[in-house]
Amino acid sequence: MPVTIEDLSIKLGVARSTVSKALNDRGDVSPRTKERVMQAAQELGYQPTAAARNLRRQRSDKIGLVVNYPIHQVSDFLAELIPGMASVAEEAAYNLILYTSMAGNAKRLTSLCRSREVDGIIIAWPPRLSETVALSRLMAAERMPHIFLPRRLPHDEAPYVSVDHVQGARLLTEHLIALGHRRIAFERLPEVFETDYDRHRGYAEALRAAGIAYDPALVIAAASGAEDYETRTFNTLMALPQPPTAILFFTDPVAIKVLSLAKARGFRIPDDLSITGFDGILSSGVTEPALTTVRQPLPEMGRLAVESLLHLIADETVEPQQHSLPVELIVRGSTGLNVRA
Amino acid sequence: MPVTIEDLSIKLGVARSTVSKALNDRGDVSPRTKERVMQAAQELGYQPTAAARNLRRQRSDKIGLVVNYPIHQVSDFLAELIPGMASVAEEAAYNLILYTSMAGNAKRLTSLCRSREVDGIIIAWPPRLSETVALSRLMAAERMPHIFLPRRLPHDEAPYVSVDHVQGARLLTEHLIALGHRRIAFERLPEVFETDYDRHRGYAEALRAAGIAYDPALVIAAASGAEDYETRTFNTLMALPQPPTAILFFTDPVAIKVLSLAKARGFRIPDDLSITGFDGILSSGVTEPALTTVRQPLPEMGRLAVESLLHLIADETVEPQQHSLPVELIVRGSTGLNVRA
DNA sequence: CAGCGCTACGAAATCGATTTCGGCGTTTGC
DNA sequence: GCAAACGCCGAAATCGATTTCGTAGCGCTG
Repeated sequence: MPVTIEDLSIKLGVARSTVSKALNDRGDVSPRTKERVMQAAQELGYQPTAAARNLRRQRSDKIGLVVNYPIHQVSDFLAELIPGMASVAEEAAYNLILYTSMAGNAKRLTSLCRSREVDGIIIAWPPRLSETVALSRLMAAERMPHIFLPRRLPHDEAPYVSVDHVQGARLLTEHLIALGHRRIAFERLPEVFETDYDRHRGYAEALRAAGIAYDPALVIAAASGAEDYETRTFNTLMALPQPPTAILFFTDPVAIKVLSLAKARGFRIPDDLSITGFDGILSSGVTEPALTTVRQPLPEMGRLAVESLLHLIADETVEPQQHSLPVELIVRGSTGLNVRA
Repeated sequence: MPVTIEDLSIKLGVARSTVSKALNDRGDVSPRTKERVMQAAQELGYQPTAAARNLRRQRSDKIGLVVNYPIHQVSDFLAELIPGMASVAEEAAYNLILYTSMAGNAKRLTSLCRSREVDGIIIAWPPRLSETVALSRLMAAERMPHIFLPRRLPHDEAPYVSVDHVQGARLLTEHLIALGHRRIAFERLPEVFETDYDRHRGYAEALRAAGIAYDPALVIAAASGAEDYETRTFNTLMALPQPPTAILFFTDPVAIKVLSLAKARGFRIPDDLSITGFDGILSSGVTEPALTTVRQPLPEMGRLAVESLLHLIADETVEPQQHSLPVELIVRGSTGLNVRA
């Protein structure tokens, strides 16, 4: 029903190929003919059919955003990532296709690659390291440009955009040390992610630089799935013979929950306990007191991921794209002088 | 390079058509042949090329989400809308394509329709009423199924998913009246949206039902673009000869800003002033005190929008899809008894 | 005037799938 | 035992664009 290139060619009495060449500014077409074609296309409201174009050109001008995590658990991040991605993509005349519900397993990714419905793939929250490297190999074998986000990958070839988690944890720890804290608890992930490794390193290095002994009792594993695990974490730490005077939580939402929990238990924040988060989500700014945290530059990360991916799409020989962006320490009311020092 | 249906047909010594029919369970294929085809497809890792399939079948199995608003201003909402949409779409084997940066003007929408790269369109935050109706007509002329979100449209044909804003404003107002408030300020949008009209009606009806006179001085227009307009709004209201004892703000973010502003000025919330928001974003739950607000069921709205759109795609004769969902009053600490009564 | 080069265009192949239609061989019905 | 019906498969058309390649027509040169 819609206008095709053939309709145009008939109306003008020229060949389909001529019309196509005129519209795409390719091949030999006289200025006069080109003008006529343009005119007719305008009049009839011609718009090329995407599928036909994609089939012939072997590209789709779309990039896939594969969200490999329960989406409602990362929607806060997506909300800030997507605008950055969308704006860069839009500018390059690309669109974003969303793939959710754990679309990151090998089988589904292979299908996605082979169907060629996207020209490149951004994998958000890839699985643990070994699997991620396998996925990267798989996609490389399918010659599908791809980039991981927001996790650093020590593997040489796998391209990623992440932030400097070492620096983030170090900044927070140094901040607390400067406030006089010596017993600083640190929440870490039980799973093997470079993110966790890096943050732990930043924490440990800051302690060492300040001559503070590393106490394993203060390092506690997050059980992020478990029911009400924030309460248990808090209880465990505060029941120690020498409880911490400050706690570094792995993410803002957890820190926020513990913040309100602690207040409900009668703790004064930050006088009795300093608390920090990580990520810098919007909610962290409106708690009472507001949360000291480290901001991940999510919009920039989104932009950079798409930019890098576009490079990979345009040029297969481009060097591997591996970026760790700096983070920003945001000091707010949830941290204060250690009055028990 | 990837495996095509022809590769399969050669390997098996059958016609391409037979392979296609076997894979799609269509037409006459003997069980034995079908089995062989399936087997070979498995082995070679065959995956149909999306573009070829779309071209022939004249459908893309994708739906477009057109965000017709500066995306960073609505990312909070998107974060909750998208998961609902994605899950329903996924289940029906559809994918979501994101179109941003004000993709909702007539020209770009027409292109999108004619390119047939999506089977249906969800327009989020459509423009003002008259333009929206025009857009709806335009898309109907292109036979493109579509649905608007999250705004009610009084036009018979235009399908939408929204919430009952009348009820939302009424619930908030009644809640405040029950707490003894008589001077209740109301923030409204200067632009002509049904959303605003409905909320204002809910507010006015609640007042009337309680026998409270409607005071135009208490109804103030939001200047949502302006710099620091929250401060001006607040100043204006509190400078009245008889200032309000409660304020209904149009959105949570504004209410949250005013909340912290008021506290900074020495107001005790809710004793000196009750404040409510609208929408129920995540941040509204962590302020001190937490915000009384009305929750829009965003995930449900997202789900419903996609479901309705799928109906429209499947069956052109289905009745127009117009849904207004109920909202939920969330009473929290930012509202309290009117102690000045 | 033969031959060359250049411009502008068209015919046809191509991308990779689906669908229609016709035909062959076998089974069924009477 | 013969015709009608059926099961199974393949050839070819089709979706709508892009791209390659060939050639007609023209002007120019030697």
